[in-house]
Amino acid sequence: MNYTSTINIPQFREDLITWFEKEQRSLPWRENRDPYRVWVSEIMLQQTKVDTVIPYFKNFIDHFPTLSALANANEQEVLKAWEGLGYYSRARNLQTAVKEVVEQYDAKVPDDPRQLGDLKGVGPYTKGAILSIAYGIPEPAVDGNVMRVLSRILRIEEDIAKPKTRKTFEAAVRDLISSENPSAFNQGLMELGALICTPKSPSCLLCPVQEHCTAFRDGVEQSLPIKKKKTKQSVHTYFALVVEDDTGKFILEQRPNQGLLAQLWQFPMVKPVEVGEHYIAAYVEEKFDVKVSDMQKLETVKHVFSHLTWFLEVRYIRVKGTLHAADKNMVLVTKEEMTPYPLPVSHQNIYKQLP
DNA sequence: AAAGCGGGGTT
DNA sequence: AACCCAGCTTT
Repeated sequence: MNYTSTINIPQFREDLITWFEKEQRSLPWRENRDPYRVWVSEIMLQQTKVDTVIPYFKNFIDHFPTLSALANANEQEVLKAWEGLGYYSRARNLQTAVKEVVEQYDAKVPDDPRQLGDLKGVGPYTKGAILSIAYGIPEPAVDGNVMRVLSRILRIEEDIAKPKTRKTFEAAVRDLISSENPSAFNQGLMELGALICTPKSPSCLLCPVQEHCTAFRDGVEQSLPIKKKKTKQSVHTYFALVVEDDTGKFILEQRPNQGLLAQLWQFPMVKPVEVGEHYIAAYVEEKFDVKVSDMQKLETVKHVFSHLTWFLEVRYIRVKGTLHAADKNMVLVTKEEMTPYPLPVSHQNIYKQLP
């Protein structure tokens, strides 16, 4: 006995695929089945809405139209194309993996599940998505949408926050998937989750597979999927120092190459516990060997991440003399020269306040 | 198994 | 304010 033993599998496949072929949205990564384009789109779509991804995908493909173009690009340029999209390790991992494909697999995206899954940034979902969509191979591609849709259709009440639960859904997809059209089947499940079987108030009356849905039959679709709540997030306050000298140069610093916002650039940040409000000027004078001529408050920037919140108390500081890079991760640039530097959204919001 | 990792939208 | 999202990597 398993979750899929109670539904009419051939009918379910047909209903889902027929609906998908008719109702699917027209999206830039659906223009063809180029494995590279499928790959880029799937990485961008991780934890990210379709509407957000569309302009980034177009711009990215314009800049890096092929595997080789991306492999040969410099990392700064790649991060700049990812600026504002979030989860920046996706971009660095993608380029790492693309270089590997060019070198090890003669610039052809592998269709072998093990080779594909070993690439940096390609996990179980992305592997299955590329195999099924680009190569027509019947592999499961289980994401949040698929877990929501199938938890309702099959009334699976396991906690989808647990890593182990994904395997339950992969087993169900292996039972259900169409070997004739695995691409439309997998995309159909996801499209259904995006358009009909939504997290809140699903449109069950419009659902093409309503007659197969156990949760709808039992009237429990609103309480699925089961997901235990996450831990609360912490709050961090910093001073963000916008330091400008007489020649119109500002200090930017690059974040470490690991951790939050790795390798992105920012206005220097210091903890208030380390540098009290009254000591900001003295700190800047000592750190950069200059004299502060003026300091004013700009608007505090609040930025909410998935797991923590920043409050950036912004100080605009004019100094006499010429700034120099106090550390080797710092650069001196004019406002115009900041353009090539990838900034996180919080610091873009500081940039917008510059005089 | 749990935690870290962005940002935007919905309710 | 809480919850959601076309997840993966590191610990």
